Amino acid sequence: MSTPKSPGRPRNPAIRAAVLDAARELLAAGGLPAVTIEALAARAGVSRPTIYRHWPNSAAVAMEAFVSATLPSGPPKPTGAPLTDLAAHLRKLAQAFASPTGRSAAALLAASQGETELTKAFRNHFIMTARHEGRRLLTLAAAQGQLRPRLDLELTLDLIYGPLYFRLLMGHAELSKSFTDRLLQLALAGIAPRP
Amino acid sequence: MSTPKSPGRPRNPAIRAAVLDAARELLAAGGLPAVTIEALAARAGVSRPTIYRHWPNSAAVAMEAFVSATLPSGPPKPTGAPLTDLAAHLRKLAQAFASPTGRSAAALLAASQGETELTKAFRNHFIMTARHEGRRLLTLAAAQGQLRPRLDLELTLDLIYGPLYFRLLMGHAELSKSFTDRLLQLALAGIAPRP
Amino acid sequence: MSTPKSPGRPRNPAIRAAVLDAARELLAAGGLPAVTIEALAARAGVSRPTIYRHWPNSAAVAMEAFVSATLPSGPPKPTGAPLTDLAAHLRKLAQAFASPTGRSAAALLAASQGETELTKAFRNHFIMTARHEGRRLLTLAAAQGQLRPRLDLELTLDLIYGPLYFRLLMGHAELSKSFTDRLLQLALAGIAPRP
Amino acid sequence: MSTPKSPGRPRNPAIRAAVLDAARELLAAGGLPAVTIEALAARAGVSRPTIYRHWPNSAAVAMEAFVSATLPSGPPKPTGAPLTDLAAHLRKLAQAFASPTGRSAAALLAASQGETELTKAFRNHFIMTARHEGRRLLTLAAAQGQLRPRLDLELTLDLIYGPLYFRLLMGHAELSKSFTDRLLQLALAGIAPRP
DNA sequence: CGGTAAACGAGACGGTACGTCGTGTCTTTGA
DNA sequence: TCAAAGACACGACGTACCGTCTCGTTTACCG
Repeated sequence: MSTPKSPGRPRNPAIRAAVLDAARELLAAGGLPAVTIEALAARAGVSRPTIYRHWPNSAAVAMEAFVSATLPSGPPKPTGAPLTDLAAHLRKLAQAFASPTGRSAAALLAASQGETELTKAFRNHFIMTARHEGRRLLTLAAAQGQLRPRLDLELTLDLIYGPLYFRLLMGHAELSKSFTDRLLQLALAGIAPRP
Repeated sequence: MSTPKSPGRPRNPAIRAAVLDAARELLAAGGLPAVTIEALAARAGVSRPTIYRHWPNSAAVAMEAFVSATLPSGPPKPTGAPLTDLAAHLRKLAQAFASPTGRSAAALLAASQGETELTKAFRNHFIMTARHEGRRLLTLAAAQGQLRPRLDLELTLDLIYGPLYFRLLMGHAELSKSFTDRLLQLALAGIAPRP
Repeated sequence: MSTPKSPGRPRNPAIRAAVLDAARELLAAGGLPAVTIEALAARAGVSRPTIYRHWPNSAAVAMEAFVSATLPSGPPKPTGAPLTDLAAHLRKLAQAFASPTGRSAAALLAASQGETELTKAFRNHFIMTARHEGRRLLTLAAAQGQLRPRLDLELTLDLIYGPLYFRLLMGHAELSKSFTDRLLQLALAGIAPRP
Repeated sequence: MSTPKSPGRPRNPAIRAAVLDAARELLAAGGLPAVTIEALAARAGVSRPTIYRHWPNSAAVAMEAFVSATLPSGPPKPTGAPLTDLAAHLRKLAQAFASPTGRSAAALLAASQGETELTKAFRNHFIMTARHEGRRLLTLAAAQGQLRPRLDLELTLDLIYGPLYFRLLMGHAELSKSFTDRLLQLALAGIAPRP
């Protein structure tokens, strides 16, 4: 009823998987510019036109491959203290994005000029997944009175996540292990002197 | 002393200018992917080999063009209050990024995979120029007792610039006019409740 | 049996023809140096990569074009007298070489340095085709007792064709109409005095 | 009187020599296509414009280099029998042109399209030097009654030299040591049966 | 003996062509 | 109908030489 059972030979579901596997390997090896339709086809043992039948272009393949590759592990065990959990979350995030695959995420984001459906989907999956966890923990902390009242939550999230992504992408400064901890602490206390 | 005047026919300085002009136009029109050597040569009225004599690839041209396109105006008149000046500086930076050319800066940043000479040069020119002004103003503010003592200056700079670049690169939220003001205010006060 | 019908889209036979036509025109107009891949592509209305799919380089195209340009007409009607037929064959060959296209054959022959596949192919097609006819006629003449017995056939062929190609390549003397006749006559009689 | 002693710095004669040496090396190594102005300049330690000051193009350099490289040794000692001397002369010639440098002579000849001054000079020097020796010996033989009377000398020369150059350039058959001897013998006797 | 004229090295420059790579579309054959 | 294989037009790549040019420097001769 919903899918009226299209006639003819059905699509081989193994193809999607093979192409996405190839994309992940290529991403890890050579970053986004290495993910060409040509290379995907060769590595997946699939013809180029077949790939075009499944995705509109190579960026779409890369995005889908990336989405299904990052952050597969669940959140760490909550300790009950939201800000402690947030610190752990940030540490884990920094670690994940320090990987070569993580580096190419930036390229993917920036390379997708304009506001296509895919860009949005990717952003949702990729940034918002982490951001959602952060938002949950901040809301929890606010409820326990550990945050200033009437805080702009989105701005706060940017204040915390921004510097992290910034250092990762720019590489202008070391990303020491204590970085996220010190960052969170500074964000909490503020840079103005105590009155 | 100085440059010992290299032998041979001197380079025609008009060529650099013409190519960079062409690059700026192409950047504005079609973003980074439009900046091809072919298009540059055609638009600047210069042969392709000549462009390769001046830059190693199209990304290098785009970077240089972008660098010389942003922040062309000098710093605004100082008001004497460093934090006020900082707020103005951030507003201006955000405005530069909101331009169509600014959008392609994201692509440029992310496209430069790895630690090439160009990445570093671009980072120095493009990020560090702004960052240097920020550092100057923060140091001034600290001297006037408007900042918490013994602040980690680099971390503080990331706390302020990070969210700005983050929104630029991700595009998950507007770069509204009030954004930098609210950001600076939040960073100053911190997100923890006042004791 | 035969060709097992290769998979994939079949080659467009019109392309070969168009490129070879273009090559012949270019050969006639500007000689071998005019036969560039670029010019071929432009004149044949075909993309450059496509030409490379069919031939390894411009010399190969020129050779094939030349091969199919010379000796297009079949052998003249045999008169029954092999040596008379041979004289006619040589006259025709000399005439073909005297054409502007014929001039570039020299360049083609000499330009192919070393023993590449192409050199051999060209030699087979271009020289051996004529030589084969000569061999046929000489064998016939020998059978009729018009040649000295136990003649080294290959040496004899060189004795006849050599001077012809020599004048073509060197250009030190005219390829006059009577040249081949006088040449054949001299070869037959020998230069030593009759005993 | 003739040369009114031009003013300015005189040309450095060492340059001509250095460039011609370089040309000979390049000819031997890679044939005519290796003789580029660029390579000549690099190898001779001379600037490109300087080469253009001395020769109009690379072919001119190659020709001059080739001319001064071949057949430097004098003729072998005459035995008194002209036809024996001719056989020795042909053997030596075949040997000289079997060298890599000899191979490129063909390319040079064919590459020089049209009838420039240089082509003629080259032909004179290169072919006619050998041909002149052949003509001398044939004339001598004729005077001694060893040749048929009223022979077309130029045609006879082609009959002898043609097959030799032909095999050298085409390589369609072995160039055995006995080749020139058998060739001369066949030319003398003719291919027609003795009456 | 100092001025002038050419030779020379170095390298920039506009051209032209090279051979390659990747794209996205298409046309076959076979499953 | 899907999939494979491969042909094709297109566009850009980065490189190699070409022949010309503009410099600054060097080396002769000639007034």
